[in-house]
Amino acid sequence: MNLDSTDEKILKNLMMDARQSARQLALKLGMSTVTVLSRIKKLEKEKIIKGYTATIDHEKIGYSLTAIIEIVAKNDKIVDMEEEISKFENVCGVYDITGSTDTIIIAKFKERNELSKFVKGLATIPNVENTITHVVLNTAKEDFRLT
Amino acid sequence: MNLDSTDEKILKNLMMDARQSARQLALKLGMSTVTVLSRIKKLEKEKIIKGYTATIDHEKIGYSLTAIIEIVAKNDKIVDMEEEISKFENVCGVYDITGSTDTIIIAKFKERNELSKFVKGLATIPNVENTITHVVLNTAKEDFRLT
DNA sequence: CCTGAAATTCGCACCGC
DNA sequence: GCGGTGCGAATTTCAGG
Repeated sequence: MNLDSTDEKILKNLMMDARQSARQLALKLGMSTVTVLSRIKKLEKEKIIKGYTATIDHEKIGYSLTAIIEIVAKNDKIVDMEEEISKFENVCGVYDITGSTDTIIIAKFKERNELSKFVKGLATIPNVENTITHVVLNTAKEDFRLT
Repeated sequence: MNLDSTDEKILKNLMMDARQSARQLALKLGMSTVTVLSRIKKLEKEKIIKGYTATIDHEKIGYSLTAIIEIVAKNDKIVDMEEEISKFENVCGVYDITGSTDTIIIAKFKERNELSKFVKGLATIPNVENTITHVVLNTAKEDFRLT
């Protein structure tokens, strides 16, 4: 599916502020409410818009610890392993990558010992051969909106 | 600032669907519209809610290539370097980490040669000593909502 | 923190371009 | 396919308790 410039403008605006009405958006973009609304519906239907979420300041609600963990797998059923890891609520990202390790994950925790428990828990998952944990000292950017 | 269970419920629900009215939310949670609305306003004011965004299917709009890039820095002014890197629109995450490399970044691209150009561009940034690029073969999870 | 009513705003359908 | 108008419904806001 390809988007025209109208779709792109709408997407861009909804990424900046998902809580604005079709009317407001139409006003801003200089087109009719109907057009904006029907485009949004179309984008939702085609699952280009997957949903709308509030962006939370993780640190302010207590998630002060971010970790990036590399995983070396025993060489079969990596997909199953990744699915298993994805189930954890602390886990924000799970990527299957090229290079010397197989999988890299990003996870967030409130306490140091939660991270500790988590890493120990990883070792019990089938196919996890080895893990390398990196603690994030500073997050310079974390914004998955793409314009 | 600490949240009570009402705040948490509201946050959780807004993370699931940012485009629902305070009234709907109040109905679901069994409290009044006014209460919900004033809590939301409070959470916005305290910047616990940083904003509201539409979640987009990156692959469907053409970002089919994700890369994770490790960076080794010359050992001063890492912060400046990270700020510089954060400016790129393709860059979704920039993390300062412990371990053998200094910084790890996540970036998304539409084309293979965009990635290529990007990595070459990195080398020209002051303080970038060396980069290691991992191509993401599969994204098992990418969801930075924390309950 | 809730109730209730006022005032605003919204979404959608209809119609014309 | 896009835009304008209008109406019923839904939403926020403002009182008072």
